[in-house]
Amino acid sequence: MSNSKAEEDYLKAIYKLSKLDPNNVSTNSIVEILDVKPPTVSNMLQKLKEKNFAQYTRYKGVSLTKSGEEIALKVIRKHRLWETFLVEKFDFNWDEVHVIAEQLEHVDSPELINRLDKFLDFPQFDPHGDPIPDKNGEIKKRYEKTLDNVKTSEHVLMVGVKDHSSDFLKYLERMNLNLGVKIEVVEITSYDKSLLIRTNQNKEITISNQVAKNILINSILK
Amino acid sequence: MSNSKAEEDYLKAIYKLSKLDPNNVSTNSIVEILDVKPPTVSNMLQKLKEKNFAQYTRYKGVSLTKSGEEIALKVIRKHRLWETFLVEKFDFNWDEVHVIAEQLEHVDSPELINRLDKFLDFPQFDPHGDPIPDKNGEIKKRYEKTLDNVKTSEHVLMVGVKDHSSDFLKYLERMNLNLGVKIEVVEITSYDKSLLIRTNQNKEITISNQVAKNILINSILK
DNA sequence: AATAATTTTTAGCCTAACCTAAATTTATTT
DNA sequence: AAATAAATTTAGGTTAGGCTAAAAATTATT
Repeated sequence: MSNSKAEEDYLKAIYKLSKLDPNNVSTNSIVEILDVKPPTVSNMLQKLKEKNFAQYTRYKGVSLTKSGEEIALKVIRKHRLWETFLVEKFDFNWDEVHVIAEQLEHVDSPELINRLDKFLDFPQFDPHGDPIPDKNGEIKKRYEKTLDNVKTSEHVLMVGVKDHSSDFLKYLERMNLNLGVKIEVVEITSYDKSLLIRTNQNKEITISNQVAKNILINSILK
Repeated sequence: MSNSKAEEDYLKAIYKLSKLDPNNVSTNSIVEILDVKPPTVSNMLQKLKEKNFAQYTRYKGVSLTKSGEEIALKVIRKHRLWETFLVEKFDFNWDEVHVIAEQLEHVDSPELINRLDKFLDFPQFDPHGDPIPDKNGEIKKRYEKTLDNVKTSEHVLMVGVKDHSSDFLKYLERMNLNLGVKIEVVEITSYDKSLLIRTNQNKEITISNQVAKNILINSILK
């Protein structure tokens, strides 16, 4: 039997929280992600435990079992493939696809996903730079450095975002900060840690430290 | 608010039954389509009535209101567009797409459907020859003649199927009977009304009356 | 170390969408 | 026109996945 939308949402949430802090996936942290009340989460955690998708002892937090993680990775794979599809084939903007992919990710048809993967020519990253798990659930580990950790005069490449909110993505779009853009950090304001940067379109712009914290970058070998 | 999967399934079922016989959509006929028990249907019909999606008086059958029909047509539009997409872009066979489209049809995003429609270049018919309702719910009325009503030596064009079961579709595929094939009725066996037909690939084959009844055709002007 | 605050769980309720068993209405035979 | 059969509805129950209010456990503060 296949899993319910609710189950899949919980497994995905636990997976993502585990990546941030493996030993501290609390009931409340799930509450915030899924926008439900604490008793609802407690309840579901019991069920996930019974189904052997999670390890869980009351008051002590939760973690995924191998089979729970497998399901989570399948859902994430579907989500990211659909997002890629929507941007590349249907010309959606990168801030519009999340909501739609949240629905498409629950469609259950392994063959559909194989064909989708092939249709997109087996993409490695989605429109936000997040790695797409392959058919076996293998997921590329990224070098996770953010723009706020770059020193003056360093040159880097924008490869992803941490904040996936529509507001943030729209802001980046307006600023012409898209994946693949080369960035040179010209100056860091000591007062508020805001950054003056120059992009490869030769534009100089100032961004807050808050924004820099949410931009994932790779160093460029010069 | 958007409608539940269950509601959409009932509205679609009632819509399809209405096309067969507008004054006789009974509880039991819905039972057969949706594979649920009679009390479940009775119950849902009450709810659809309360929501003004259906007209319904107990023991007397059901019909859709304008708004119920609108929803049904939207779901059918989505279903048929996704089927077209799966066959044309993902190379699925026409007998494989129904099950997947049953899930995709419930994804709620008008803009997604607009883009899908455009991506497919605004198709008028799905892979089984069924007409696709347009954005406004307008649906082409087809000339609904079946192959069992054709006289000897008449030439016709195969334009659709009535039976959408995987078994039937696979059978047609094996026989090379696809949409667009030209058919000449060579002989009709008086004993069992089976048909000897010649296709435009110059193949002569015999098909049962049962099969002929499920093949939709257009006359060809000679 | 005791108290207060926070987090989490338990207890008990709700709704959607299913079910079975029994009652009712309609349709069909005799 | 009764009697029987078939279709449909009502009554009452179940499960998944939510909720609120209250209790219990953990963590933080004095």
